[in-house]
Amino acid sequence: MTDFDNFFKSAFTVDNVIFGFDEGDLKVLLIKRGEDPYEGMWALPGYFVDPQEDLDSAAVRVLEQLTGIKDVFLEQVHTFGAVNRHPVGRVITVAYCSLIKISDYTVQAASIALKAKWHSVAKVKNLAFDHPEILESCLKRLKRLVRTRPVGFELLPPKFTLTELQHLYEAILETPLDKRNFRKKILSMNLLIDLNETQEGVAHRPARLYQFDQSKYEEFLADGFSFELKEGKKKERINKAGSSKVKLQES
Amino acid sequence: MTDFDNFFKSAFTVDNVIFGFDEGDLKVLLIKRGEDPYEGMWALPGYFVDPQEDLDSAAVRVLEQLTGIKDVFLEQVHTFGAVNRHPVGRVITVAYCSLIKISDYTVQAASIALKAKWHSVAKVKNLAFDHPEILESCLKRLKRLVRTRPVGFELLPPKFTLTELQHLYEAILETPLDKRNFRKKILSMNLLIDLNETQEGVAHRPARLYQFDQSKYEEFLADGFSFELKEGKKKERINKAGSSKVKLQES
DNA sequence: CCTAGTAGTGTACCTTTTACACTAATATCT
DNA sequence: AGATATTAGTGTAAAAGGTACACTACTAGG
Repeated sequence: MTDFDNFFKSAFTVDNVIFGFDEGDLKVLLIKRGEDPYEGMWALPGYFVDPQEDLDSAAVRVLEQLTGIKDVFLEQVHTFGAVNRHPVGRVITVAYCSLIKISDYTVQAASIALKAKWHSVAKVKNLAFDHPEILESCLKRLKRLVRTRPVGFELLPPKFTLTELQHLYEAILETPLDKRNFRKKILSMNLLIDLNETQEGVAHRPARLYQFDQSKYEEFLADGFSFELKEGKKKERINKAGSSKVKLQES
Repeated sequence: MTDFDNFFKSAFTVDNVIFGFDEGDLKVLLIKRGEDPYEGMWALPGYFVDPQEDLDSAAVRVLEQLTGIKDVFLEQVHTFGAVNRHPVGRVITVAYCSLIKISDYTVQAASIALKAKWHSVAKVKNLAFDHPEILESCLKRLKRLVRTRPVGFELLPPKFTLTELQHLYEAILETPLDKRNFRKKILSMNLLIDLNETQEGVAHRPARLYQFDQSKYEEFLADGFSFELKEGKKKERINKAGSSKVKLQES
């Protein structure tokens, strides 16, 4: 048997791509680095995984220390381990994607949290390390997620209008959707509870408010259900200037 | 700045779930362990990642040492890092899924390769480590893959019949498919080249042979194409006895 | 009461999916 | 040579789902 000591010299981290939605825009929570390497640059929140800590727990911890939020959508996406991705040594990182309601977010006391700021995903650039690649992979995952599972609701406040929901989908998928078809499809899934309330304080016809029906969703899941949304064919896709900001990577 | 030495004491491995298809059955290549821990048990092929080696390279290396095959479908699936998953220390593993043509496989000289054997996926049980969970996650990925990308061809010999292709899909998806609808759908994708040849030496009407059209596929990809297959609704799903062999895990 | 601005709604057309059963071609056996 | 066994190969009608599209309804504010 060979000597394995050689192999026990690496470290691993979790990096968390925390998505939010605000002002019609998909956002990501970034940290301004206060130390080398990459001092002064924006980076994804992440930290070393403790020797006595599972990967998922570490991701939950990073999220909570930063936002005070637990129990939200959080999913492992991909692991990045290029030899020289970290200047300090061999560090591989497991990327997680989480979805939170920005309204639930409160700045935490932890020093790290003081340096956090929401950024429009479309405008992000020059992240530290290989974080552009990581962000891109999570964005790609998010696009798939919203088409196959009703996770969009995780990003909205508990009560929302159909137009808000549509804008969320349009922002994530970077494509316009037909209003009538979108509503027909969403409502036909029976995953929304009509609250019989309307918006207040808007200078136009107020929209009805809806709530996501978690229990209905769980019924569907048990049944082998697949949530799917297709975009319009006729209208052209939105192609934001900033969409080439990061390289594409493996699916 | 804290002292990070503490964190540089873990190791990581790649484990490779190598799928093949033979005799109408989905197979996976396993290694009989010749040493502790888990001596005598079957395990997924895998090894420590060298300090100077990228993750993907390590997966390619493991595959090649074992099968002599390079340049096949290989994709990272998920990373497993439970604290006590490995008795020797903190070892996290990155799981890869690869698809090969069993006909291309030749036993390699490497001592590890001599202990390798193909197993019917449906009958696998009692794998070492957390490999049951890893296998299950790759199987789940494979099911999604064959529905969204024409990767099924990776598992068949260069020339195949439509019936063979259908059986492959049925084995992976564990559902019967309608012959006429399957053919209609597959042929309408224009991804097959009709070789104008037929089977020989079969005691029944010989089937036409087809070949996968790689260049057509690349055209489609560039165009934002999505390959999709749906199962029949009426006929019941196949429910193999062994299908509960391993726990389900996160997508 | 007029204006501005978003909410909300129905229908016709087209495409895709589904269900379903018989004939065709070959090897083998007698 | 003919019968048998076995898999290959084929079309259609009905249903479901997706797509395109334009007007009225409601509210606040001037």
